[in-house]
Amino acid sequence: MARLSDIIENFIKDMIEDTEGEVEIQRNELASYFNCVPSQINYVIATRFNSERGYFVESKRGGGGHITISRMSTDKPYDYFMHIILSMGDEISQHSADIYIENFIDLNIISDSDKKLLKAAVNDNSLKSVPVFLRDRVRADILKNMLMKMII
Amino acid sequence: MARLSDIIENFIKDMIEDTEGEVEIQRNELASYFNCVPSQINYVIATRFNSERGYFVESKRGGGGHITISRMSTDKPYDYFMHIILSMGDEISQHSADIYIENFIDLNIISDSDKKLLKAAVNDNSLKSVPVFLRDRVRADILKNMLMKMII
DNA sequence: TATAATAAAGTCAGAGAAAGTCAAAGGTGA
DNA sequence: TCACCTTTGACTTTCTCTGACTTTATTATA
Repeated sequence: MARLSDIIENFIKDMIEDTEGEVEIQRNELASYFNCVPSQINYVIATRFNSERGYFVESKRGGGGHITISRMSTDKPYDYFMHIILSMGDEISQHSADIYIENFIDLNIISDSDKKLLKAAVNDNSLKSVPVFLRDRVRADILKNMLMKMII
Repeated sequence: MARLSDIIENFIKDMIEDTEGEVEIQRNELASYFNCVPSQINYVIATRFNSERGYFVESKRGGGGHITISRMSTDKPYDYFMHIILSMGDEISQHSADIYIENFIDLNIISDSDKKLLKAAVNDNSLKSVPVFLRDRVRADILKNMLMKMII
């Protein structure tokens, strides 16, 4: 039998479908619609609409607060990027980051201005305050995170 | 949805747009136009038209008092960027980085894909391996470094 | 010319509105 | 049975709105 979380998940997915990839919800409103506690909405979002599943979530608290869920596009570059990202190790040197980036340029899947930003973000100057033994790990995190966001 | 503060924000922004970068308002008059207490105007100004967002505010009390809001000039992106970069502290929270970035979008001086990359580079997910006490410093380094590279 | 009245804008703390967190309790399937 | 979901609710954080009180500038009056 379908759990409430599954029902809410499908409800949100239908909304996203109807609105071409992005939907804005009111947490409390949705919770009262489904007769559950508001935090269950957070649970559904955390488990079903996270970035591993190809969604991107933003929110705002306070009066007029809301939660916005958007789905990443699912055309070719998505699969390719995902493949590359998943194949990257947990640590990347500046040199090998540059190689990855140049490669994306060669393959025409990123623009020149993307390249500038990617390189700037992961060079040693950006990471000068990070202890050396951690640098390659942080560099990998940043690079992967940026690539992930490029495909949204 | 859009709260009164958002509506007032847009109203003022439209005025600034119409008058090429500077507008003079009467606090009480505006408040009565929007049917709110005068201090709400201060709230909107404090949260939406501060210098982090590229605005400059002056005012005068007493008879004939008024508030003048001016937008920093973006005619010369180089100067504008330099100004913002130099005004940034050595440590920047994720929230405040987002505000800077949103402002660049508002003022049309970065593209949407730049925004995505900037945000991705400096969010806490990218910096999850950096010890918390260092995070805001690293974030500032990355953001400044990326912005610097954008104007070269 | 002092002084009082009036006309602004500023400050700040508290109430209200919404989302976030987290750990404990409750189910479920292999 | 036991590990792994789900569900719940108390507590926290963030954002917005309000109103009483303060400060400053101008104008009218003695």
